[in-house]
Amino acid sequence: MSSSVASLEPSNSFNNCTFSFTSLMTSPFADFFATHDEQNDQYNNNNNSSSNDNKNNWTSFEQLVEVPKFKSLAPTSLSVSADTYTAAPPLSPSSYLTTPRPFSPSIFLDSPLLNNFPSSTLGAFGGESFINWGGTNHNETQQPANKDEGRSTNFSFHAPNTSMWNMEELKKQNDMNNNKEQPGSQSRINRDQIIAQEMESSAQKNYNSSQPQQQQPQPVVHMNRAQKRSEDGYCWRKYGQKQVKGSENPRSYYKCSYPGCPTKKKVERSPEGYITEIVYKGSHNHPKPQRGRRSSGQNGNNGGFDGSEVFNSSGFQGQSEYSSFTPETSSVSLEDDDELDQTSAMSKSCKNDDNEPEAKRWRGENEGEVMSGYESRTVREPRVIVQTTSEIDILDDGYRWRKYGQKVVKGNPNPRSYYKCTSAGCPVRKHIERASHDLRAVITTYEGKHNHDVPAVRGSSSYNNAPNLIRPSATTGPPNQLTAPKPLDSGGASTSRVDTQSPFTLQMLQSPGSFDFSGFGNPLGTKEEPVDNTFLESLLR
DNA sequence: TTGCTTTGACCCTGA
DNA sequence: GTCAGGGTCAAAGCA
Repeated sequence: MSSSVASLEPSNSFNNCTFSFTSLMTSPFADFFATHDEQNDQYNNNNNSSSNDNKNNWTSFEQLVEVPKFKSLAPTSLSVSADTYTAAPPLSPSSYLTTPRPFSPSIFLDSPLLNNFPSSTLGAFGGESFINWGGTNHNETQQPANKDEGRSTNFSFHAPNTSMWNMEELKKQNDMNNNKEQPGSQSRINRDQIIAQEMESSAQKNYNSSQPQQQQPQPVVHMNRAQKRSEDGYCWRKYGQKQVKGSENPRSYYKCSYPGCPTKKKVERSPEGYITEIVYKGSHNHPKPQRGRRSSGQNGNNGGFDGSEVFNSSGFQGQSEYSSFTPETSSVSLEDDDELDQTSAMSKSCKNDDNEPEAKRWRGENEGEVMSGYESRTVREPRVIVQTTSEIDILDDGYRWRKYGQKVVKGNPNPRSYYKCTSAGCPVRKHIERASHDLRAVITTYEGKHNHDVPAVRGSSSYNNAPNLIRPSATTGPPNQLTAPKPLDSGGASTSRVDTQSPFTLQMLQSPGSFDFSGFGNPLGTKEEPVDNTFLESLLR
């Protein structure tokens, strides 16, 4: 199975950074982050009263959003404690995105990235340039009057000095890229960098604003640690790598290093280093390693709070490292760093004790990247990964599909629908099946890459404008965390289906212990809203 | 010295 | 039965 990277297609050079997507501000996406953030940061006093209407659509959002993580972060001058970021729960589980440090939704919250997040897709990144660097147009004008909502949707961005520093570097890098890269890849890199910078600067901002002044100075070593500590909470050991035929992406095989745990995962990575696919196999038969205690013990800044405890879902392995945005298809997740962080870094974190020197603890393949200043920054690239999607999304992901088969596969009594992309010459196929253990969960697997643009859909002229900038490539969700994501409600996108979705995960349903939603406090005031089975069945028929 | 990654070879499964 | 390809093993290398 191959997968295409849902690239954050760019367009304009980031020098022309102006956010073109603003609907996010009122989208469930924003609510999601805001809500979670509220519950886990200094804004705890706020309630979730706002935007509840949409929140239930985002119960599993964190599973879909892969938060970009940074393999390398701020310049060393930016002394941020890794643990700082654990103060706020990392987002997502999706495992696939490992941030060297646990990601706090608040980071995203204040990021222009989010601020201007294109409503329903990550495509935002690609639509237009998306950052108004310190310009007058940052979305402050969109700040809601309501305080709660303000927290939820007010992502006014104030580029800190560090960000400006990064800007210079980014511009240099951009210039370099302009000279030697294809527009697409170049833009992606730029965007990624910008995202990284934004995330970073936002994180810094959050950190500075939430930490007592005397605690602000943090040893750089913490920074590194943070960078490395993007784990999904589990320990993985790589046991193989192989070049899969038909795909240029090497596939890595990982096993959960917990004794007796049968869980495995395989990760495909593009030559550029983007993770294009992650497939989980099996379920963890053990609790997630308790890493939070170490963090709190060592740093204490987070008061012992370990984001993973709240946001982690064992299935998706995800801490915040892999949060996936789900754009239009809900099957795409933005991912950032690599599996490297998740694997090597994680495994290291798993084995290391609290007293081990950071340098030693995190030595390894990422070390150079982390320590080498700007260069390392270029390594950190948000990625897009595809997760499971709901049937609705899958069948309405913008492409046109023709059903060509159906069969019951071993291990799942539910029939698997097989679809081909109807575009002439397009090799992409996908199959959809309901999870055997939960009919509301749908597993979708994409094979191949679309060799064409997304066709215009249902008279939605804007459909192509934003939502489809990111396309699913290969998808296979963690077996124990199937998601029925909900598309972001973006203007122009088919919003009619937004409300039909019922975000959830099997994990949520089956492993309450492993996916502690208390952290979210059922943040969205979620009420389970079963997928319309009749409709789904008709789709599968 | 320990533990993880790398990598070539072998095994298994399905077409 | 054969073959192709994916998955796993295990020795060697590396940090």
